[in-house]
Amino acid sequence: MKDRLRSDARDNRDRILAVARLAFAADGLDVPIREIARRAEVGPATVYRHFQTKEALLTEAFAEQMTTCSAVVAEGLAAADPWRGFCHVIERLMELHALDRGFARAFTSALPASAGLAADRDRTLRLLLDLVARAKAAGRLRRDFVLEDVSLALMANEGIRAATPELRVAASRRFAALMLQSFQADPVAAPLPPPVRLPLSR
Amino acid sequence: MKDRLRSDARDNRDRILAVARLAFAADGLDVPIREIARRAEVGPATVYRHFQTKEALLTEAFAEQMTTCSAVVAEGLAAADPWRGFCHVIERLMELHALDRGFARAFTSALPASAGLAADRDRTLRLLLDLVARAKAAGRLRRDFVLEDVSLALMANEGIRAATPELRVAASRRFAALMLQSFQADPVAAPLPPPVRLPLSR
DNA sequence: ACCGTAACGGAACACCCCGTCCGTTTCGTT
DNA sequence: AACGAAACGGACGGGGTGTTCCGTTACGGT
Repeated sequence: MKDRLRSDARDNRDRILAVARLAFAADGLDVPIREIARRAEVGPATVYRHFQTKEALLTEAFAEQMTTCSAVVAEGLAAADPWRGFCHVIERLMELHALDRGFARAFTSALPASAGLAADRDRTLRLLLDLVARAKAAGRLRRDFVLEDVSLALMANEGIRAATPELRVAASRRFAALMLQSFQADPVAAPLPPPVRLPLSR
Repeated sequence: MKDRLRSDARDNRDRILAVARLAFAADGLDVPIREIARRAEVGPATVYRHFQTKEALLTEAFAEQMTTCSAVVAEGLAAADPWRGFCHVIERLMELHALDRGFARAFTSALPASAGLAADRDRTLRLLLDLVARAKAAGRLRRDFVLEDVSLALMANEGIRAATPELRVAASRRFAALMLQSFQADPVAAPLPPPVRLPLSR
């Protein structure tokens, strides 16, 4: 069985995915399929031919980000100092989520989202368990910390809205620093990234 | 000019407001006007007769919650210990917002929301400035804390979703405790409310 | 160059939303 | 009891979304 698509079909598929990634990142999950089709210069039916449902499109569009997430966790695990590794993971994950609203939403939602994404996410989070245990053992991470606190922090991070992506990332950066402060076992006050003027928009 | 409504009109108006409060609290701001009309056993036109726009309905529906917010801040200001007062404000505000998704959204949004609500919110937050200053002076609140951090925390709190309101409140409680940890000037690790199993729904 | 078929895209379906018009009902005053 | 005005609500037009149908286009192997 040759699973090669016709050249134009593959082109379209790639273009749709690229456009979808951009659109979902910038505008969130509820960008209409129609709009994506428009930007990809394709009819709506073509999108549905390549992705039977909107959810399938989401899953594929976010696959890349999903692997980035596990890469981030891998980096954290590889760090010599487990606490620094943990901080790295939190900071990078939050930045990633701040840069891609759609992915952030997909990552923290389980209900209608794809089973595939949820499974990947759970696998990634479970990898974190090791790092968490080591950071606790090193006496840097509070003992009553649980993995769900990561989900909590990521969901909370998702609540941060701002006029521009740049502002959102800046606010998210400060927020991550705050969360890390609160996760410390024997807290030491550390300087924070600069505050962000929040026009509270969108 | 007598501004008394006909008895049935006043009844309907009250019923619509009551239903709207419940609906917005449970399901967020984008409950269709029609749905509210349905639950109030009223035609859509009747809702529009009493509230020219959806935003007007929102403003009136949330007036109560808005005053509760200032009351909470007033309580905080009245506390003997400014840090404890500050904690009280944060905890109560977050609980309130967790109990009423719609209000939480309205409170942290400025753009399309009513000018009235935004003004009330800003007034309330500005009241907090005094408490913040005193808590800093008492050496309990970190010096680099800014008022925007309250908005940041409230927005983040809004990101917390859960299967049931009870779970949401529980998660929010833990989140508030975490944020307060990070706001301390000379942090002392304090026990946290219990973690919440997050099925990550809705 | 030819032609079968894979792939396309506009139109259409079913559903939901908003806000308004207008014929009908109900209040409350005489 | 009776009647004018206030208030009601079903139905309508305009718009948007996810998804599918089907007549048309264009690839690519011969």
